[in-house]
Formats: sequence, C-alpha cells, structure tokens
Amino acid sequence: MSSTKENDNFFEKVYAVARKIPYGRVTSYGAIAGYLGTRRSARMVGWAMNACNGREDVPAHRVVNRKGILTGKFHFGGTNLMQQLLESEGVEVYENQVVNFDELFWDPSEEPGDKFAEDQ
DNA sequence: AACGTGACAATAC
DNA sequence: AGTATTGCCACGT
Repeated sequence: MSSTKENDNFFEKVYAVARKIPYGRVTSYGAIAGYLGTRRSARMVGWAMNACNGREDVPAHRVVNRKGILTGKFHFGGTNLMQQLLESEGVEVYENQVVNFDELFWDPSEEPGDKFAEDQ
C-alpha cells in the first residue's frame, strides 16, 4: 500500500481505450496517445502496453504502429501469436503488417455510443 | 535520487 | 523522396 498510485492514470486510460477497440479493428499508438492528449508520447502508450503484458483485458494485439506493422509481436512470445490473433479476427496481416490498415484503422474518437455513420 | 530504457511519431536535413 | 535525429514521459534498475 503506500504510495498513492491507486490507478495508473495514464496506463488506465490506455487500457481503457485499448479495451474499447472493436473486434476486427486496429488502432495505432499515436491515435491512443493523441486521444489522451499526448500525441507526442506515443512511446508511453507502447510502454503502457508493455505493462499490459498479462492483462487479457487489453487486446494489445489490436494495437499497431502508424504503419500498421505489428511492432510488438515479439512481445507476444516471440511468435506470430499477435498475427494469428488478428487474422483470427478477420484482419489480414502480411509480413507483420496489417493489410487495409486504412480501413481497419479505428480511432478512439470514433468510439461509438450513438452513431452508426460510417461514411459520413 | 539519477540514468537508461522503450511495443512511436513527427520534424529536419 | 528516404534517412537521421529529436521529442516525449513514465517505468525499471
């Protein structure tokens, strides 16, 4: 106990967003960072993911870098587990890179709640 | 307490 | 255009 961390604000936010990533969809670190107000600190998002290594609640495999590359696939056990998970969700992955990343890209700002407008 | 690290991204040249 | 460097901020040692 000691310490007043209660919750890792920053990390919790990252987890919260990552948890909101829809099935079959992917997002980038910068998108999450930007949503948190720290676009330049995309590294921290990845760092937060590092701590998420053990939290099944955080689909880190749906988080890729700006190029749609599975940068942290090595952190999933060093295997293609991350790619397998994405493919299992219908996400095409080729050479550790997400295909149609532009279409599969999901922005936290688009977080549904009352809108279906996709082509707006 | 300080230094180094880190799953990125943007800017500069 | 691609390549190189800096910025960022918190965690780990």
